[in-house]
Amino acid sequence: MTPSTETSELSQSDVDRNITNSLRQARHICEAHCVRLTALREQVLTLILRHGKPLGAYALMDLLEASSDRERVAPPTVYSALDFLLACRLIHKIHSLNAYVANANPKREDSSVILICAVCGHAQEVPNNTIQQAINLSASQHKFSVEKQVIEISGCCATCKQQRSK
Amino acid sequence: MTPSTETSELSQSDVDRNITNSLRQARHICEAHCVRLTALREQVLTLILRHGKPLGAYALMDLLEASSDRERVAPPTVYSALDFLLACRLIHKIHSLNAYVANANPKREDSSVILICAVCGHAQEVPNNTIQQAINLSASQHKFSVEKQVIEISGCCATCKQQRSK
DNA sequence: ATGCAAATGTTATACGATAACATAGCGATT
DNA sequence: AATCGCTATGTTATCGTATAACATTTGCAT
Repeated sequence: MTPSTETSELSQSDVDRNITNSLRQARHICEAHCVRLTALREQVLTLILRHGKPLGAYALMDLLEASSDRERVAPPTVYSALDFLLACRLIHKIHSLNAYVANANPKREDSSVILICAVCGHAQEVPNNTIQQAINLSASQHKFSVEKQVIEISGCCATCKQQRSK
Repeated sequence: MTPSTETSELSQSDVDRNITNSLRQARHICEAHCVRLTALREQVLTLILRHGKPLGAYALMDLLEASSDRERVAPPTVYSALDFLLACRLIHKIHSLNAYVANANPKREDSSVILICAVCGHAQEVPNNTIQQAINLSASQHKFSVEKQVIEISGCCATCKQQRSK
């Protein structure tokens, strides 16, 4: 039993509380937008939140089968839930991994910059104001209108660097 | 100096000359690194250069079959060539499209920022000094060591915006 | 010529995603 | 409450992307 395998000093109860808060926020957002956070969608979101690391669609199908007392769902079912969560900005897709993570801050409008640790697999969203400005500048210099952006940085996180040097 | 960087104003002979130059440079790079730009690898690179837009692995297989007088190759064959070209930095993978484009400047060390036009499909590499600085700053603030980065901006390019407004 | 290492080819399969259509569940109106 | 219509979920099939495991061929150094 490892007290804290990664991501610093969060206890299990902290993690649980964060998940609870995220779920509550998700329900509020859906209510406010008059869309329904159904059982399936909430189960999918919960699994992604609990997993804490980027999760592929098929791994998610495995977890769904294992966790809920539900029959194994087919790909379109899980993809429809993922599409919904993406549309509500409750999750992000990480293209370089073909996997999905929870949006740490679904109410913020701006798009995300994600740091992916190649060692522990953890993915962390970071504020991107400066990066965003630099991108907007570069785009405008090329008379390019930005619609979407994918910014995924992989490397080694602080915690894993510490672990290594021990 | 080329007449213009705009794709639309490049004549076919300009394009051919650029491809020839890119191939020559690729041969030099491989020679310098003591790796072999074999027939298959050069054919794959040529097709990617000629296509001009991001090209998926299976589309590449189709083109290979059509262009060379070679039997259709199986996926691992084309992926091994792509892996080689990626390792030599002669091409980039665009994760948001699952497709591959030529590296406009294989000798430059820094990683690329790519503007992808959703209308015409053209993908353009742009210099990323400022963006790079912003990312390095953000990463160092989180004590994160950057190894790779994926920066893909999609939207509408200058040429397509002009076309539209006509 | 021989032997090694790298490149390519072969077969099979895993993972990722969607099209097309069927059924089930919910909510508003009568 | 019964009906209607919309949304969500489920079903089946298939396509696209990628790799594992292994066989064969090729090029090069000795």
